[in-house]
Amino acid sequence: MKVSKGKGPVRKEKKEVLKPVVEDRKVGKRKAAIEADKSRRKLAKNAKLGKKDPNKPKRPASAFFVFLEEFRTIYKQEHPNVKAVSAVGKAGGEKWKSMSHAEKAPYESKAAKRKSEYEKLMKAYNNKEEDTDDEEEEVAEKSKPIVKDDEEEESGEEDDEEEDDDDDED
DNA sequence: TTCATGATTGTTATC
DNA sequence: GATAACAATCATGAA
Repeated sequence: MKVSKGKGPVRKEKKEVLKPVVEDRKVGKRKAAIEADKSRRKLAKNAKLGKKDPNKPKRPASAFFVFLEEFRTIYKQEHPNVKAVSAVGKAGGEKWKSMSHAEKAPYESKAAKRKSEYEKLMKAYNNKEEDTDDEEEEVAEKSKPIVKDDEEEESGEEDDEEEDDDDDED
């Protein structure tokens, strides 16, 4: 099931703005991409605030991000004065590009592991969502004979699940 | 005090 | 298939 979780309308709006961005990225015009990224993040955050899904599993780190985690600590040691995350990202990106496939392999396998975990979590998450949906439907059904006609519209937008933040990886 | 920003690449989700 | 969105990080500045 493809659910447009809040992204739908937002994305459409952004699509026009961001369309050239990816091209720019391909061509190498980072600046344009960065500027567009800004607005993206803004909107993304707004979307988050508008409809936050605390239960939704976070995306797994890609191989590059796994590498970056490690790279950051090394970079910090080598450059204790450099605190800008942008510098680390830049350096990490350059290094990543210079690495051979063999060097990337361990990070890729780690990323794959995280990915499979993510898929598991997503399955559970989706099941939960369906459950919630069912429950809501049931509630709605039950409410039907009770509710005459006026209040039929807005029945039961209750989230019975409080967030149990529990995404701890080992 | 709270929140956005910057910089990177890869992957997922959506259309 | 194309493209938008997001994943981590954290000092810093702005509101």
